[in-house]
Amino acid sequence: MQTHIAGIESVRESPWRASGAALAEPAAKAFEVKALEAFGTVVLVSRDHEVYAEGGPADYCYRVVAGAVRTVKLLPDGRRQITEFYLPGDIFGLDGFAARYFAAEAVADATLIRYPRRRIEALAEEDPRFARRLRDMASDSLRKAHEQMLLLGRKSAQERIASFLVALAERPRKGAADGIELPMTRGDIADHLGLTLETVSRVLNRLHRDDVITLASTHHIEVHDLATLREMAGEV
Amino acid sequence: MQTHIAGIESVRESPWRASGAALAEPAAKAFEVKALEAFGTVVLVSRDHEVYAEGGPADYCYRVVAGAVRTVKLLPDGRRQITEFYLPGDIFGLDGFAARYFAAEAVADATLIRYPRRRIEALAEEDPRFARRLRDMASDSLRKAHEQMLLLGRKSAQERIASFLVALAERPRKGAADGIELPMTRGDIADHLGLTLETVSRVLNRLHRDDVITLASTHHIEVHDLATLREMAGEV
DNA sequence: CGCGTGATTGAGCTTGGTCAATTACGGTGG
DNA sequence: CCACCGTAATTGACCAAGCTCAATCACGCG
Repeated sequence: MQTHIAGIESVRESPWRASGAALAEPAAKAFEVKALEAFGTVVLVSRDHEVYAEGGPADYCYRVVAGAVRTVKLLPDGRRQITEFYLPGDIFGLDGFAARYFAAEAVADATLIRYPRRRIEALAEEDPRFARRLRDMASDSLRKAHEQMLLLGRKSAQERIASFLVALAERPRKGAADGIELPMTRGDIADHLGLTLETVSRVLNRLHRDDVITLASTHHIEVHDLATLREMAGEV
Repeated sequence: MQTHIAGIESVRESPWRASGAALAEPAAKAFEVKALEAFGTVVLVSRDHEVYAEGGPADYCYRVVAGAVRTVKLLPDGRRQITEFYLPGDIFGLDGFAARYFAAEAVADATLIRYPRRRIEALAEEDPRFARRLRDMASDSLRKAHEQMLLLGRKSAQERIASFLVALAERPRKGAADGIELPMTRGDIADHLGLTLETVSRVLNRLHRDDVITLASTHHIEVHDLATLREMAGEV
């Protein structure tokens, strides 16, 4: 298997071709357009390396094939907010026309397809359905952002963790029904939910003790009682 | 002068026409297209009444002419997050295609221009510059949302207040250089910054005591030391 | 001038953060 | 296959920022 070397590495044997339904998650549907796929390039990014930097040029957008990506905003003293995680099937990097508003980094070794924004813009101009799809995606990012603001501004630690787990559990996945993969560390989760890693650990273990979830291994959780978890999330 | 009656009241003597540069704020420029202006309708919404409800149809978008608007997300037990404030010149309501992701309410008696989304879509399809403008606005909403997530997830109470005041002070305004109007209550500010109204009050009064600002009246603040305020905001 | 809403101020309290040990996991090499 | 090692996770004891509850205070409007 190909190893992930430091930083970004473009694989030259592109264009890349979709290998069947396994990779075709709903959010990615819009990108299964022949005209665009021809311009997709496979990119490998190793864990904790940048896909792009805050303030850099916004020339490409990406689709996650494998691994996971986080978008990050930093304060000068190092405090960090992870604004979003992107898992296989997700598209990111469509935001920010002139320059990137935030950095994107690989949470775990990631395989991405990179598309030139120019091509996307061009395609959007000639295909209104595709343009519409793009706007829907932008709209959905904004919905998630507002949801997250509610979480960060008004929910308790337990409600935040529960909301996070419910969101993950509700993602369409290929594998087992109640098994969730957590490719990120406790620290990443903390920086996404506005908590400390100790609090994340404590709440997860409390949920385990209360038989709502099982901590099968550090990066694998099983949800026993999704209904209870939903209640705990505070949205009723 | 026309009084604001309960709820939304459409004024029939539209189409409305821009009354010169006073109302032409930067963000609104894209909407100064003759083809669109012809479809603008003046709408008056009185304080604390809804412009539109969460989950409702997303048929219109709006430009604020006077007053102020907040977008609101609620938890079932009444906890509230104000995701954004819209002041004169701002556009809102472009988000959410099928249904509204959040409610919009008047913070103070508001005068709005309402545009049918259908017309906007149509215009975007025939004028790529306008379409681009729309995407820029969407992009900017997302930038603000991520900025707010950083604030809510990682900043202290004082940093939140300072950030909020700096953002207001940096808005292009017509009036005095260092005078800021706060059309919203302390409770509104609290629900925007993820604090309680008591904390907002305490921090504002501390900033006053420390001579960084002057609380001229409840809804009017003067910024003496914008540099200090920027430092306090934590972004350096 | 009086009244009601919104703002201020104060006194405790709670949640989640901080600091500090362990403990466990996962990847590597023998 | 197993021992080892560095990183990540867990757990505990204590602490503090900001919340809650409660009592004035004051502004704006009739």
